[in-house]
Amino acid sequence: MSAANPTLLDLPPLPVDFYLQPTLVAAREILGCILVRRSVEGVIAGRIVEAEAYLLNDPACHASRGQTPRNSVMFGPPGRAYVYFTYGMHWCFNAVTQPEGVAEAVLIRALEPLAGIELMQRRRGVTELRLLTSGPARLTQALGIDGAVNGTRLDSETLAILGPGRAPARIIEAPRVGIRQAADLPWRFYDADSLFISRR
DNA sequence: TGAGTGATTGACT
DNA sequence: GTCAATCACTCAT
Repeated sequence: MSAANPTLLDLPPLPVDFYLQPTLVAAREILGCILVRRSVEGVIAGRIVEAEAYLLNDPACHASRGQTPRNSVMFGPPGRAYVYFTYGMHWCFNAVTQPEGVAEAVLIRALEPLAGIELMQRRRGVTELRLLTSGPARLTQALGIDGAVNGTRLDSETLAILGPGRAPARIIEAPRVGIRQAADLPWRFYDADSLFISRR
């Protein structure tokens, strides 16, 4: 992998229609798309290689017990960033799906670094590429994503998901990681050929 | 395998 | 209003 691939960064943001597909479809099809983060420090981009779906009536979904101040972004319009803080030290990044009032989302769990690698290394304090973005909290730290981004449109200048990307040749469906409720549902999707997924 | 960390929430006065 | 359990994780051991 060399420097940033300009053709990939020239892709348009995903249209709102993308986020109106069934969430399980969106979680699968978001693989291969490009997450771009622009800040005063520079541009960072990565190819999405791992995602999980969180659905309505899904006990593991933050919104399953109704709307609260924390999860209210999930109840809003599709194509927004839902960013939440967990375990006292980690931020996680989701893309909101479904029309306003239907609280579903896709958790982005891992990226393959494409651009801004030096900036990511500085933020993460590690140099090994595989450790930069192979985990939901790692990638938010590398991209400088925190609560300030919560609710941002995913076609904005500072934060966007571009596509359609090059779909992975092989996609694996597996149970989601790190949850207790509904832990058996195979709603995690990842690129079988990527070295950058968080867990195999 | 478990320690670290703090916002969030539901169950209580 | 207070309190304690919970939590979609990471890192060092």
